[in-house]
Amino acid sequence: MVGHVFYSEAMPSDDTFLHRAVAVLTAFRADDDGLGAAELARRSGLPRSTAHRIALDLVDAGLLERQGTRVRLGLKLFEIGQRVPRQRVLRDAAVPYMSDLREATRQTVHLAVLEGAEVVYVEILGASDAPRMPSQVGGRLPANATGVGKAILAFSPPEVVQAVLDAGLVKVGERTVVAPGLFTRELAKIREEGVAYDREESGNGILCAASPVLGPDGEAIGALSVSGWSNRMRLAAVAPAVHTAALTLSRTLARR
Amino acid sequence: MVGHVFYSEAMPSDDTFLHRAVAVLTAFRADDDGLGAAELARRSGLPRSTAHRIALDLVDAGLLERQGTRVRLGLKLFEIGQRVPRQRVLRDAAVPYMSDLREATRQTVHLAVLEGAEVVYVEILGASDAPRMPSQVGGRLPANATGVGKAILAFSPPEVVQAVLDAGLVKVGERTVVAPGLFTRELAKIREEGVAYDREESGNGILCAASPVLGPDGEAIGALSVSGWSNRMRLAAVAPAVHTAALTLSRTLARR
DNA sequence: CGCGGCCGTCCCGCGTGGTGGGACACGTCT
DNA sequence: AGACGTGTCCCACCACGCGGGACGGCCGCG
Repeated sequence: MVGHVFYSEAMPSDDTFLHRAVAVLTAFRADDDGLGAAELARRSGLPRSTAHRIALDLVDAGLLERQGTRVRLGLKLFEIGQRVPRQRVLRDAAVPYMSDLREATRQTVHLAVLEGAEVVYVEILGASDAPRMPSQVGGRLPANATGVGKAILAFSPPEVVQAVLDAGLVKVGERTVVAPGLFTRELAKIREEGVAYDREESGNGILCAASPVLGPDGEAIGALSVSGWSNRMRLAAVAPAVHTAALTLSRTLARR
Repeated sequence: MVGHVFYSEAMPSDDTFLHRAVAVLTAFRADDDGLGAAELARRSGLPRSTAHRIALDLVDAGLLERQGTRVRLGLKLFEIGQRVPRQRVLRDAAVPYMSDLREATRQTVHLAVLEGAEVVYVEILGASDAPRMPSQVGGRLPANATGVGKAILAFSPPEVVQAVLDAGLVKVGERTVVAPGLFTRELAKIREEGVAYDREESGNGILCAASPVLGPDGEAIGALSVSGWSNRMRLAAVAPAVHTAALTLSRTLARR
């Protein structure tokens, strides 16, 4: 008899067909338009031949589109992505309030959810004179380095927070908080106030006030934030607005 | 010698692994949150066992999320969907102009692209007193029954238009144009004016004026539209605004 | 001009992993 | 209790994915 196979602790075994296909899909960055077979193989870590064949399979399945010899993400992926419930129900309910928030504060408004140790931006309403921010719709940023991330974590179960701490607090900017003790204490304060602040922790010259969108059980399902130039925006002025909008949104969602 | 295999006209052969996986992914509708294995099998037309295993594979690949015994579309699909170039470059460039268009007309503004014989909505900015419309971001509607669809088709190669005619003009509302001759004549008029109209053809009581977003080669890559209640909006008043915005957007995109 | 490097594409024998009918447990309604 | 729908798992069979390698085309460089 051969020895036991060790199913020890979620061995990735990332060599199934689907994992490879997803590796090809995620090889595309936000700003590149068409990739060749070789580039695909390089980014996905797959053999040339395999990457090429999988790309053709994905084209056949309608997930990728051919443009000459290159290949790019297909519109079907956008369609499917818009049906994802985690973002759709939240976004649809939030957009009107986000719009009001932008009009009242004249600043950029963000809506994000937590995924692992990072936040994923679901919607962004930009202000006319907004600074260049690192956030993008559908993009990720470390939760500990953003206002929305801290707002969500402050109202998340301990396991979730612990997972973020275990993953390590990522340093994004000069002032990003990376000390676990300091970070945990900040979360406690956010839990009392209902508002999280980001004072140039994710980008130079950018301030941000965020507040969690709470589900019926009191746990955060996302967060709203307002951010802008540090010399043109007073946190004390926008914080109550964000807090109010988040509370109203939470109540709206609870009403089904 | 065995007989020739006929590769006649794209034999679907939709029983490859990826086709099945995509069938599972597309089994999800816009408004349902979590599906069970049996429901998945029913909608995708796959055997129970197979649908269940593929769903688990998709969960393992991170494309689907488990919630108890049910399964739903995962956030990763949203992230990937936001990177699709066909919508991203167009949307990013269009949003500011769409915002101005809404402010100037106080009506709902649409941005869509063509896919086969249907339009896919890329972005929608709703007005405060907007009627309920059949359009959804990421949703599809027959191209011949919408203002944006007609605007795009009027500036598309003949093969594309022919494909739509061959597929058959779908009747959505009472007044949808389904006669091929009449439709072709309407496209010619749109080509002259630069603006397409939808007078209650896609929904009762709803008017719409649309104009194409043109690429450097003069072909439409999408369309903008303004729509609202037939008794509160004058087409003659909004048409020039839509036309202007579309021309400006086209020029912006051409400037790289 | 010849060369070498990089690219897209395809072939084909090997063997792994997908296949799906069926079995089983569980919950619910009649 | 019985009938039904459901989620989950098993397992022998064999199709299909695998990837090293080959081929031709394209470029830039010496």
